Amino acid sequence: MAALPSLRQLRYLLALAEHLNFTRAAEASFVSQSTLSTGLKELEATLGVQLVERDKQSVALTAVGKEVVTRASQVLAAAEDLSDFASDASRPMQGRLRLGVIPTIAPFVLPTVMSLLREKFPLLELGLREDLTAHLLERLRNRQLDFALIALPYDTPDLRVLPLYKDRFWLVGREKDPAIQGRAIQLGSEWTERLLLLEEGHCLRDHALQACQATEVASVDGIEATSLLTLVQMVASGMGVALLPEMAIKSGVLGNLPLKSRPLAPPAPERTIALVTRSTSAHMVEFEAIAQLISSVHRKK
Amino acid sequence: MAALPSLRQLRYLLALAEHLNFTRAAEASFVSQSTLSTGLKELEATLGVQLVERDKQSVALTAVGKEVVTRASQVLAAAEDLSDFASDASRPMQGRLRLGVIPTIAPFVLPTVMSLLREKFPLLELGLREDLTAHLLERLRNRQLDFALIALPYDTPDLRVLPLYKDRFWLVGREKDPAIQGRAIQLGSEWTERLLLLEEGHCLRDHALQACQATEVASVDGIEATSLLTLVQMVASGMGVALLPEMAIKSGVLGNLPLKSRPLAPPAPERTIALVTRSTSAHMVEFEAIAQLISSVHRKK
DNA sequence: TGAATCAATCTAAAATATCGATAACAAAAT
DNA sequence: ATTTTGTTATCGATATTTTAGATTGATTCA
Repeated sequence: MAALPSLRQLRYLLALAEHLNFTRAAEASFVSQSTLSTGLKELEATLGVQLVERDKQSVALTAVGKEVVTRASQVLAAAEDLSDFASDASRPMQGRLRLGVIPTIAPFVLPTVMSLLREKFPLLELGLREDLTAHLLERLRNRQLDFALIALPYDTPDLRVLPLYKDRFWLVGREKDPAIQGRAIQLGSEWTERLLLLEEGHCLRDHALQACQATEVASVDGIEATSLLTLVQMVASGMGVALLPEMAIKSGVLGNLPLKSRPLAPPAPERTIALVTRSTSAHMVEFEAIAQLISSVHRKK
Repeated sequence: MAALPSLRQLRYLLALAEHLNFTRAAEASFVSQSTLSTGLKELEATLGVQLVERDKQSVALTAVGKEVVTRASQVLAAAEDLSDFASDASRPMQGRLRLGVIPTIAPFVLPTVMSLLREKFPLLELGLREDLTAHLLERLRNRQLDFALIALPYDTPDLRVLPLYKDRFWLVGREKDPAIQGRAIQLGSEWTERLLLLEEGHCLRDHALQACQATEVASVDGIEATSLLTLVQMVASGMGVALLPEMAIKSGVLGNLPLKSRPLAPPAPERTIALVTRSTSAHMVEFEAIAQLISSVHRKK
């Protein structure tokens, strides 16, 4: 069998793939250019394939090289996770962890959860990041985040997903809006046509569309909200109705505006709140503990 | 950040985990005992955790050590897949690959598929193994197999599963058996009670039970068949009826015995034939090609 | 007590990685 | 044309890491 490449060589390859320039890749790896150059040559020799095209001026990866790059980053991530796991193992629930949360969950869940976490695990320092699901998951894969709190359904290949609980959608409109009367709202064109949405990229937008069994909605004047708060304001000013997650309404996002909210008739559309991490994450203990805590906060409400 | 362990050190750890003896682990790794000993000490130093208990006479892994072992084998498997991929990339559809097939598929699919494969890819050498699903999947994970042809539903976490086609179950009984008359058979106690099964371990057994919405069947005198052929013989000798996959019947497994087979009424119970591999496998090109070929053979029949 | 087994350690050697300097080459600037 | 700039490959010297073999020390077993 062919000899294995060394992790160092794989790192050189990743650096080169990023910079596409031997000199700068070497700087980024804190070695000399000659070191990186020979290291890469050695890697190609052990693998028996050309990974880099250095023909003309520019450096480019071959097709095989690109695949090897993705595989190399997986190998390195797993190795780093192993190392992190080991150094974490002796003292769990300590140290710095980075949690990402999507904007349509963060304001309703984080306040309680964070203070409880600080109380239960005082040695745990949680860095927070609020961003769209796609960005969070990318950072998760890059090891720039440890966990992410997102809403399903969402395509999450090769990540560890732990569903926590369901969050139903409620219809929100002005108090006198005829669409909002009655105990449980039926799907119907009299309000789905006036549905206001968050701007592109928010998973809440897609979930709301899915709930209406539509892929597109004639947006009022093409205006879309950039946050749940703006969305509520738009409803209040009579531009239409909106589907809001139950957790937002229960948290009083409607304030004392002249708005009314009603649950939808079964099958009530819903999203599933879930905690996600890399499947090789070093922090499974913390992952389970935080998931546990978020679930328990929800049950108590 | 802590330094990464080297792949060599991780291999030493795996060898030690297997042999639980430094001397023998060193032999298996083709290095001296001192090398393995210092290598392991170095690994513990870089990880900052004790992995091995050498207190008394015996060697044992710590709890952390065990987890590190599983992670290490994942890292190494990914690295080996990377290396295999690279050496395979320049010349796909060549060389030695190992395919596992379950006994209730092999005799009906392999003859045609193998001869076609030999014809289309003469440089591909396929080693075969016939075994129960559980054993095949274990070997897949150990890298002792490259692909496995199995029947779903089956729990296959962290494997790449490519469903190929459905295979319906037919009821087989003696020609004059009242249960076997009529065009499409209904589920009913008059024959589910006399259902003959393969012995424990065969997925076909579980699928048949599932089809009858039962978890157990009063087996006739506790006798169970060890292969489809014995199962057919048992039916022929009047011990009961059996559910056989369509592919077996179409292949003439009933021979010229005085037996009759009938499809079941919708929703007809079925299994799904699928090709499986490690998700990091180096042989995705071959995987797709073989899957393609097996599917096309089925369509032509 | 003495032999046997086993892991740790020490030392010298072999193998490997690294660096700095330089070569070789192409493009851009003069 | 010639020089300058920016690039990667290569060479030789040095530093680091890995390894094997011999030895030690501890433990078990007869």
